[in-house]
Parts: sequence; C-alpha cells; structure tokens
Amino acid sequence: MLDPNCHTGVKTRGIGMIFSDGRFDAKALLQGSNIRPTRQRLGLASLLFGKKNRHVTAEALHQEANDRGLRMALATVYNSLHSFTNAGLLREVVVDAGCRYFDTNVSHHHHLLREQTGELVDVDPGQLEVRGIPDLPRGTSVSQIDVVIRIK
Amino acid sequence: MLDPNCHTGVKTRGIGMIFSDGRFDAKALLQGSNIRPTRQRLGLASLLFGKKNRHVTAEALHQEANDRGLRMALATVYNSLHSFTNAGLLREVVVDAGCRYFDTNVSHHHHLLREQTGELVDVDPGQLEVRGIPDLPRGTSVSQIDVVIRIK
DNA sequence: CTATAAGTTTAGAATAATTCTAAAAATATT
DNA sequence: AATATTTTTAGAATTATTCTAAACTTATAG
Repeated sequence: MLDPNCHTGVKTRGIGMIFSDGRFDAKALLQGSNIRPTRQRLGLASLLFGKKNRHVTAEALHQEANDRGLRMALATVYNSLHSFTNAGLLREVVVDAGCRYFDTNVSHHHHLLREQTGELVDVDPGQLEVRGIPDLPRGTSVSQIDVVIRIK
Repeated sequence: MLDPNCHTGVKTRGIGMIFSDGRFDAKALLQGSNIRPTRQRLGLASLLFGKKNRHVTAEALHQEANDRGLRMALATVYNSLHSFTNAGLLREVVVDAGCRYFDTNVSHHHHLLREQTGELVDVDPGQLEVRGIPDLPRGTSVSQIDVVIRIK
C-alpha cells in the first residue's frame, strides 16, 4: 500500500529535479514550470519542496528563509507563493479567516487542523470519503471539495 | 421528509419568540440568551433570524441594516455578531481567507460555495456523509468537521 | 421613580495580513 | 555588450478586523 504522503511526492512535480545523491533540484522544478529561477525563488522552492507536504503562511516562510540566511522582502515571499500557486506547484488551503495557508501537496486530499497550534496535517482522500454530493445549480460544476477536521 | 432548511428553524432557538401572527420576537430570543436587547441588537437579530439560514459578513449586514434605516456603527455589527456567536445563536464559517462569514444555522451541516458570487448554501449532513475519519493525535478530539463544496 | 452601577455604542485610531507602486536590480535576448 | 524584460524591494496603500475610551443606554438599588 502506498504511503499516503506520496501523493505529492517530489516525483509528481516533473522529471529531473532529484540529484543522484537525493538532493532536490529546485532550478529544474522552476524551469519546468516556466518560472525564472531567481535566487529568492530557488531558496523558497528548496524550503518548500525539499521536504514532503508542507503547509506554510507567507509570514512563517519568510521567517524560515531569514533564519537560514536567505534575505528577501516579505513581498517577494508573497509574489513567489502566488507564482508557484499559479503554476500548480502549490495550492491555497482555507482553514482560517485570518491568513492564507499554502500547501505543497497539490493533489486531491483533505486536512486535519489542530486548532490550538494552527498545525495542518494532510488526510488522504482514499481514507476519508465524502458521499452524497447534492444537486448543483444549473450550469455549475464542482471545482473542489474540501474537508477540514478541526481537533482540539 | 424534513425540509433540510428546517435544521435551524426559528423554533430551535427557544420558546416564545414567535408571535401568533408569525412575526419573530427578537427581544425574547436575545433575552433568552442573556444578551441585552438594545436597539442595535434587536435590529440585527431581526434581520438575521427573521429569515431562514442566512450567511452574512459584517460589511454586508451593516449595509443591509443601513438600507433599512437602522443606523449603527460597523463596530457594533462586529460586536453583535461576536455576542451572538458566543451565545450560540450564530456560528462562523471559514470559506475565504479574506473575510469572516457568520451562519444563522448553528446545527451541524456543510456548505456549498458558489465561487463566482461568494454565495453559500447549506448542505444537510443527512445528505452528505463523511466516512473514514483518521486516527487523531493522542489526547485530541474532533471539535468540528467542515465540508465545503466549491462550485463554479 | 431618581441615582448609581453596569454594559453598550461609537468614531476614530490601531493592527494584521496582504497588495500595490515604481524605481533599482537581476536576468534574458539581440 | 547593449537592450529589453522580468523581478525584487521598501515603503505606501488597502482591507478586514479589533481596540480605545468617552458618551450613551439600560438595568438595579435605594
């Protein structure tokens, strides 16, 4: 049986971004999505896609970049998150009316939210099933179904 | 079979808030929840609970109140929405990272969101079923499960 | 009823997250 | 190398919301 976390395994993002030593090729990933591999974007891509299934806010990612010595403006983090999202490398998850979360897992899945900490955990759609989708208004179609399990 | 909209029928909010002519007694509702029936709160309660299953933002409700000649500050709308929510008369629905929606249907149910318009429609939990809740971290429990069907 | 206490409303300031602006810097193309 | 295009940036602007403290309303006590 597959590891549930494999849904967004690095491999799903294209070919040629893993070095033989296992390191991650951010440059190939960005170029494969027609995003210029600038210093800032490469740094952010490494932070985001070097590990599995991350959920970040712009603020937190900016902080993390800074902690690693990657100096850049917060606006650049926002710009990059939006570029990555438009390219399909990230998707936004709505779990909080106060700020935006971006998820490196772009395949269909759901979330478990620890309300105390704001921590998000992916839930495999093979495990969690939604049945009984209602009739939709004429001329509309489902664009996405999100399930959020809030725990405390 | 029950009307799905009946879940938050006015009756579920307590006794004594419907006049014999069908009009809605906002004062009794608020008093029953230990909320002082001020002019502003009475006006907002009438707008909110006089009809079934409403989904409002503070801005929109403020606008609506103004249009009906109920003059009040936007801060009062926020205060009232929070009071009502704390009293269990409303619940917040998270479907947008940009602003807060409040739902007059406080019973367990789900939502259909028309992405084009921002319009929310309740989905009865008897109709839509979620199966396969994953194991939770030790010491935690489910506080709520939200399903949002986004349509376009 | 009045006086007093308690709670509410309000305008405007403050905050938080995000987006915008336009000039400087980096990257790509000729 | 020169030029064109795109990106980054600091700081201003915007949006939604919360805070503040003075004025006002409502409730309670005498």
